[in-house]
Amino acid sequence: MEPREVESSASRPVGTRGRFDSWSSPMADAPARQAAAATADHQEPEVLEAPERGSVEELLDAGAHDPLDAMRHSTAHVMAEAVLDLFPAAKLGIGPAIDGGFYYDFELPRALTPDDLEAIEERMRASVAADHAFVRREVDFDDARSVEEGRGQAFKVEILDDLAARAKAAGEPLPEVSFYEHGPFSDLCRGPHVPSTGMIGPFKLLSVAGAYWRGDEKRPMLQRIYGTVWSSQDELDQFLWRRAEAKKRDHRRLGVQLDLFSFHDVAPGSAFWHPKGQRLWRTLEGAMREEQERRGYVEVSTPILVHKKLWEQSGHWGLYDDNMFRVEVEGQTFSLKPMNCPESTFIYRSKVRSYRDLPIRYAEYGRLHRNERSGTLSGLTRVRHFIQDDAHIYVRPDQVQAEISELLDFVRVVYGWFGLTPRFVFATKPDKAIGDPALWERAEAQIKEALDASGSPYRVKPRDGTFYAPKIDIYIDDALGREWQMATIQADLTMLPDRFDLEFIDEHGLPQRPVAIHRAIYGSLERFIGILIEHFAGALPLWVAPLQAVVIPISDRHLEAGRELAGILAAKGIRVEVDDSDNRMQNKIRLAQEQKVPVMLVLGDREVEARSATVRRRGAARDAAQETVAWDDLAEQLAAEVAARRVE
RNA sequence: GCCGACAUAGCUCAGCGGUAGAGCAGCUGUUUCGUAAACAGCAGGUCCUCGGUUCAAAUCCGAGUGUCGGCUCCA
Repeated sequence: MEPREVESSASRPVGTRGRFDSWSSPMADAPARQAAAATADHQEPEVLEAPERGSVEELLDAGAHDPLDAMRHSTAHVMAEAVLDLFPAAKLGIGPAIDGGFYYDFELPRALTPDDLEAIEERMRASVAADHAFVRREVDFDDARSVEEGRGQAFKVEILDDLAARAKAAGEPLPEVSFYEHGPFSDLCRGPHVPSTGMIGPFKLLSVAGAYWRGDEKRPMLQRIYGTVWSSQDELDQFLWRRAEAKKRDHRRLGVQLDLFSFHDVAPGSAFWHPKGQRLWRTLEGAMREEQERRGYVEVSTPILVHKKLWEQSGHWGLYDDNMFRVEVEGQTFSLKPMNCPESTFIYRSKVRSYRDLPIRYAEYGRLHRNERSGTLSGLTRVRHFIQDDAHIYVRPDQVQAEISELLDFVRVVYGWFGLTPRFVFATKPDKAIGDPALWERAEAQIKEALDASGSPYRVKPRDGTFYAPKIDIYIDDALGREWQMATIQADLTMLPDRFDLEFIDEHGLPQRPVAIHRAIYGSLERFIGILIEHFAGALPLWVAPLQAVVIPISDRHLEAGRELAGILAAKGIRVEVDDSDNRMQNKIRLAQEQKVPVMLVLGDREVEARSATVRRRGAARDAAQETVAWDDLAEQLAAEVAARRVE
């Protein structure tokens, strides 16, 4: 069912709002990206295996896989040196390199302030200036343990103990470990490092944040300092510029500026859609409805408030009941639906289905509510109320592969409307899976066949499927190179079919189980819109722009002609307004530009005389050549551009 | 949910124990203008909420709510 708005990356980025920034995102993503590139010419998909969170492997992996990473990791050491210098009681966690920079986790006697970061940076500079050599020392395991114990570094001791426990379990001798020392600082570390602190490039500390020790919310919360470091000032500047750029594109900021939506504390995590935002919404929804009708879908609508027994039957209650909004009614427990899927089965089962009826494709734009923990909410990308372009497709087992192939094509077409290229990730059976393993194998095989047949490169994420189905997740890279998870396609042979006892009658008159394919292509419309806004920096393509054209009369005597022109455009379906304020033309242009209106139509004496308008495109250079077009031609041209869903 | 920060006019922000400020937006009037800001005037606030300290609180303290940066979670 419903795919959720899941963020692409597991760990924290150094970048602005972090998540999704490939350029500033967790190192775990970098190999993945390369893998994606590598598979472009080959059939064998790259398998993405990340070390388990909080595992010894993860703790020991400092991320130093190339020279730049080694420098980043070395900078983390220098930072730890500075912190230890300022706070001798500091307990060190781990300090790996990540994409774009590094972090180090500390347990400190008090919370750090921005002033502290400056002081830490100061000392780091001194250490870099001193150009201390990094010296590796191989140490006998027991010696290492007593050294760290003597230093009172409990977290380091814990890492060593885990290492020992693992060696013992494997029947191996205690491993030899290494320390890296530079100047006064020494840290248990596998390396590698740069030869000396003087080789560290320009760096900057970015932020402090809480982080659980070993990623476990039951363990102590440490203070994590994020920093960035590059080989040259130029690269550092570029990184900081990109962060600033991302901030400017922030959909929460643009949403207010463009008057699309707002948030209010009476409904945390739920957007209030303003007229322009709703128009944008309806445009996307309309395009999807058009396309899905072409592809044989029918639309359904099911209740929002449903009895909890439905979720007990589907298996969600035990896993996600804390995340559902409950409503007590006459002693019975109901919940606001967090997904559409189980309810579509009631429509499926409302009559006997023949093998000839399948596939049956039920689309549903249902309002969903999920009680996300308060700290996780974030603009439109993580909300409590959202609507998906959801669908549940019931097919015969022999139709699965063809239907998935059709969906891959559907996804490519839809993302093409925005100039985006989807990337596919195949997520297989997770540990908490329900249902018959044989069914899982069959579903996975069919997905794999469809992916292989699609000709698109894809990656595999083992054990990342949902509890009831293997799936294909679709990712895109936006204009700033950030990665976002978007659509999802799930082949469910178990949950809906078995738990809701679905059947169709085959050609021999025997009842059979259908397969349920869950899919959403935009995903949550809320989230999709947020990502679109950031990708286009608010300058949405003509066909999606809530306001497509503004008519700008130069003076009041051109107003009447302006209204006539607007009428002609509106008759062709163009979303157009006339700026009838008494601002000067210059200011009207500026305001339209600020509102990111794609087309400005200037009307003065010359134009009115000729029943034409001078066209100024959003973002046009100040000295751009100007084209004057007759009203009727203009209406034709713009309508054609909209119909073609052209992306600038 | 956890750690930390923040919350002042519609928006962006200043003020940080002693009568609440600016720019933009809004309103009124003047202006009718050729490609990114015409001019003048007026109006606009439970300084997030509740409680405390104080002669006096936007300002200091506590609790709550929301938002932001992360962590965890994400059907």
